[in-house]
Amino acid sequence: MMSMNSKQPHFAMHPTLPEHKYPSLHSSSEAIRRACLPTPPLQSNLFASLDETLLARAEALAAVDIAVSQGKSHPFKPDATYHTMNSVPCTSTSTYVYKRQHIFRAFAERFKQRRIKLGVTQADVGSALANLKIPGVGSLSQSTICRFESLTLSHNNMIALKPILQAWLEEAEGAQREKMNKPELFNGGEKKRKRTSIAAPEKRSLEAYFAVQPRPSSEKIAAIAEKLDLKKNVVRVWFCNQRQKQKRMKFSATY
DNA sequence: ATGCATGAGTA
DNA sequence: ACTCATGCATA
Repeated sequence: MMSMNSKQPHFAMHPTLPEHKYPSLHSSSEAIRRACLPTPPLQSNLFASLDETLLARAEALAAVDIAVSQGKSHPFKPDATYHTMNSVPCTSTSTYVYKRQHIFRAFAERFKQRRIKLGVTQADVGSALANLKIPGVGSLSQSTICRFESLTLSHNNMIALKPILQAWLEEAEGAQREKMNKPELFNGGEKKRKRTSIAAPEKRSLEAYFAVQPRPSSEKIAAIAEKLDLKKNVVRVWFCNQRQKQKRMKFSATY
């Protein structure tokens, strides 16, 4: 039996991304389905030739990027059908990633322009998302919307959020065009922790340690914490965050 | 816009 | 104990 699971006919382009982590990409919501389909032409001529087919193919290979970002070897074969913006055949993984980076940049820029045109803040967008009633999609913070627009999220995160934000954008523009009263698409909700601040000298020391050993052992962390007179947990978290940051910068700093 | 933090999922 | 997505507080 069940030689084939006859579940929902999926349009999901992201079989490599686990559903529990990216529910929206596996959602059967109409809004998301629409958002995953072809997009209106890009405003910037620079990106005019980048169509959604390429985006879909690029996104489908997210696993490659993950492997690359982790410094692992990967199965990606340079493919002549991928072209850079200068019509140069894609000959390497880095060229390919370069292209994909630009596709996201094009979308993020356009998203920001249109959001501002609607007169909506990043925080508003974040809280309005919950009102889209897309299964598995709740509200997001101003931070996350800001990071999306500035491309400072991980690749997987960009892939997951793009259809959601696109769905919101289309809803909001549609509502405005038809002068519909849908305040819930333009307004935010409400929102409290004490923030530790590491002084500059200590931070320099941490960076120096990080350069030598980005993954210090628990013992090493304890030693560093004592030397800098910081709590051990603060040091541990600092290293975690630093590793996350490095991973993102590896991509955005290369291009 | 970004630093430090939390929590879920993994290994 | 780590990674990853995400958020509060703050510069």
